[in-house]
Amino acid sequence: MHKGAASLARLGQNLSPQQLIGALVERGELTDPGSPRGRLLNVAARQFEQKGYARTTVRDIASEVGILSGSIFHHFASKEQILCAVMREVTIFASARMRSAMQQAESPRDKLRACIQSELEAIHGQAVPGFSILVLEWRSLSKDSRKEVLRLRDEYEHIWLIAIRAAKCPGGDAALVRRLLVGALSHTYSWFKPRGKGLSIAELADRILLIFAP
Amino acid sequence: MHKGAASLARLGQNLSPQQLIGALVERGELTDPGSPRGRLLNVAARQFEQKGYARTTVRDIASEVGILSGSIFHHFASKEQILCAVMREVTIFASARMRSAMQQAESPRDKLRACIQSELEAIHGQAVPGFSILVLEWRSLSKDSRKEVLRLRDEYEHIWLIAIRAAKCPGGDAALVRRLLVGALSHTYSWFKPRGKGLSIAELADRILLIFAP
Amino acid sequence: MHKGAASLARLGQNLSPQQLIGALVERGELTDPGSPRGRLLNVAARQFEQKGYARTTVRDIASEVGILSGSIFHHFASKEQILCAVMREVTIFASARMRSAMQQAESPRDKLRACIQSELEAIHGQAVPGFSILVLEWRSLSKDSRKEVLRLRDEYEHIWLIAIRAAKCPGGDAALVRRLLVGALSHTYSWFKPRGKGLSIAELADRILLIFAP
Amino acid sequence: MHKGAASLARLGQNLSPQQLIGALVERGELTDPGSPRGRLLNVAARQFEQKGYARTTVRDIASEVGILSGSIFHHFASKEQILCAVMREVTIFASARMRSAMQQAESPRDKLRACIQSELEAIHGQAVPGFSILVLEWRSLSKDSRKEVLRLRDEYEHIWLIAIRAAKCPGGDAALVRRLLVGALSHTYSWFKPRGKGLSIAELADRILLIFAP
DNA sequence: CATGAATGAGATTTCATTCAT
DNA sequence: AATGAATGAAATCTCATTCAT
Repeated sequence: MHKGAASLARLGQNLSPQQLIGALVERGELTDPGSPRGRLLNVAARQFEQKGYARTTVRDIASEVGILSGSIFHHFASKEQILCAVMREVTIFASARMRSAMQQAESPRDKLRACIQSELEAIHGQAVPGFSILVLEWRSLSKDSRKEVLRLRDEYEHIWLIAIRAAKCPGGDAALVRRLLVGALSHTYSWFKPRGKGLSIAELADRILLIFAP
Repeated sequence: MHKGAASLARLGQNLSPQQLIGALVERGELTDPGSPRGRLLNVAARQFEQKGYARTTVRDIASEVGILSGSIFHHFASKEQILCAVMREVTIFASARMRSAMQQAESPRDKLRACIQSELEAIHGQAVPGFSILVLEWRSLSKDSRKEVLRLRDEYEHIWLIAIRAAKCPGGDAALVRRLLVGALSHTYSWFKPRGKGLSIAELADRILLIFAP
Repeated sequence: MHKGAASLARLGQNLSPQQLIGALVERGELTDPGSPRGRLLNVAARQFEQKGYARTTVRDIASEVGILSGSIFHHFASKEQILCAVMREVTIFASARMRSAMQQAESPRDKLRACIQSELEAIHGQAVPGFSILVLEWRSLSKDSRKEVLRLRDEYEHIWLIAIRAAKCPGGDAALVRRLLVGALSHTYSWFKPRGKGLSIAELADRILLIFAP
Repeated sequence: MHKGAASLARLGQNLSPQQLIGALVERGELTDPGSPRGRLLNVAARQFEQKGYARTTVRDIASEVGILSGSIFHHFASKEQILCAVMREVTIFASARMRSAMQQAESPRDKLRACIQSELEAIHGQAVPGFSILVLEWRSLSKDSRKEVLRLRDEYEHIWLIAIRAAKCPGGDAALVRRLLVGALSHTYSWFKPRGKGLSIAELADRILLIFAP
């Protein structure tokens, strides 16, 4: 996995989000968004993010995908497995994206900016929505599933900690800074709309960087 | 209401949380925590915070209060109305608490620290539990209820914006700073435990202040 | 009871609806509409007629009367007893009214007209609403209550049959004619509004007479 | 729809009730009584008629159909939707039946007799039970559902008005005559039993015709 | 794989009724 | 007589999940 990650990093260096997803699909780490399972995951992710896991019924998901609710269980053993799969894929995608983005950045400060922007893109992106599920719906996950996702997540958080330390953020404690950032960034889902006359994601990332690493 | 708020502020300057609640109850702004309705709201708030609104059943609440589930509907027309009432009361209490805390602080920086600490105390405190619900369960609220709570919330957010502007945080945009703080602070609910060998709430507030207003 | 009925007939000959009610109250046959119990019955009757017995809650009734639902049970042992009482009083009032009206009429035809008009007034009147409950909510009554109301009703129906026979309605069978009239008249509740530019109750009675006794 | 109605009339001229239902099912206007949904509607109609809508529970219906109560909501969103569907189907069937009956009659008087008999058969018949529900349970329907059923009912009432006018009933006003007939006929449900030594439906229709069109 | 029907456990809600004060 | 709180049985409804076709 480490080896895989490294080679992907090289691979991902100049890829668009779509191309990155393509590469990850090829490696069997992400589900093809064009496949029935992939469409299902995308629809589920969007609805979980919009309405929350508990308020989303498998019928809702099925009907948007264009199948009947019973058919979902040919793809997933349970509703919770859908949530778990969404979280896994979101984590994998966000990890790959962030690693690639960071490698293209040079200064420590730019690397941190890249992290922030990368996470914002995961939250607000269309490709594999949505990072905020990882925070908002964490309690909806069973213990076993949490462990599984946490294992994937560790690597991701590790990159962040390195970036924060390198950028010498005030406040000293990198773990604290990261925790504040997790909350702050995931909450952007409920007020920031990238499409519009307001800030772009890149601009928002800049502003946030200015605060956390002045 | 403005006049009322002002006089309460004077009144609240030296009050303990319990006394503050007492004063608000007297004014008819909060439900008496000793009344059946008040006990119900407190229990509901705690459970909504712990398990989430959807995973809390009215039976759970009723059984902790010591009544049968049907009896709840003597006090509230629906489960959602309980959530709405919880949010209303939490907002009112948090507003009063923060206003009082801010008035006791002197410098702009101390005022912002007071805001941060006050919100952290609301999130992690025991007096009127349920502050994090405002963020975590916002999507569980119907549109009409949201409007109602938002009206109360405006006043609370207004205090924040004034404090942020006065403290001259970098990043310039007070609204943006507040939004990041909302996410960052509410997320502390899931990782920060005030009882323990780690940071105290006051220390955490200091650290956060250091980041947002270095 | 026969003797009582006869003396009331004499008494009632020139009474307005209000006066008739007054006389019946005096004799202990009707509840005083000004008394708590009487107000309760009036409110219940109106609501049963408008929404139906099953869709009317004791809370609805209590709240219109201005008391709490529990207090209703100081006056009536059960909701069904309210319905039963309403039906009893409606029957008694309608009987007295019709007897009085018939005595003032002279020709058999006029007597039948008086019956029709009298029943229409019972259905649409404000004094003791509403006769249509007797038809529409018959199935909501327990067997015992039915017997009780039927006993009162017998006398009423007896007057009708005599009037129909005397008027020599075509169709021959007086019982059949009466049954058709029961349905036709009680159904007027759902389409006929006496207040308005349309027909008056007297005019409607005339039209109906024209059909059933041309 | 007008064209469709006309061709069905031709089609229906010699059909038995069962065949008429078959034809309507084919056209998608009625639910197949053999389908789960159709069985459900028939059971519901019978129970609503016998016990009234409010006193019929979805459990009652489900248990007679042979499924669990929860399964009902696979077919209908709410209990009220069942009532609405019953009323829709009853209206459609009764319309088709009456149109067909009227076309087989020749004189205006016979056509009116056919209408009366047809409605009596609908009320007392077994084919698609539930006609009396249209009157008895009208108040159990929500406003929106009422509108929907009223639209279908218009056509049915239109046929009646034409038949009444052509038969030159005394009383002049065809709408009034129809309204009296609605009440009179639907009320037969509670006293007329076609199976017995008494009148047959056809004889009852004759007697009623004699009264309304002497 | 998808469908359509059903399951079944459990959720919220309703509401007549009771009762201590 | 009224209040306010609670009861408790039963109702409607929800929804993830199963399964024969």
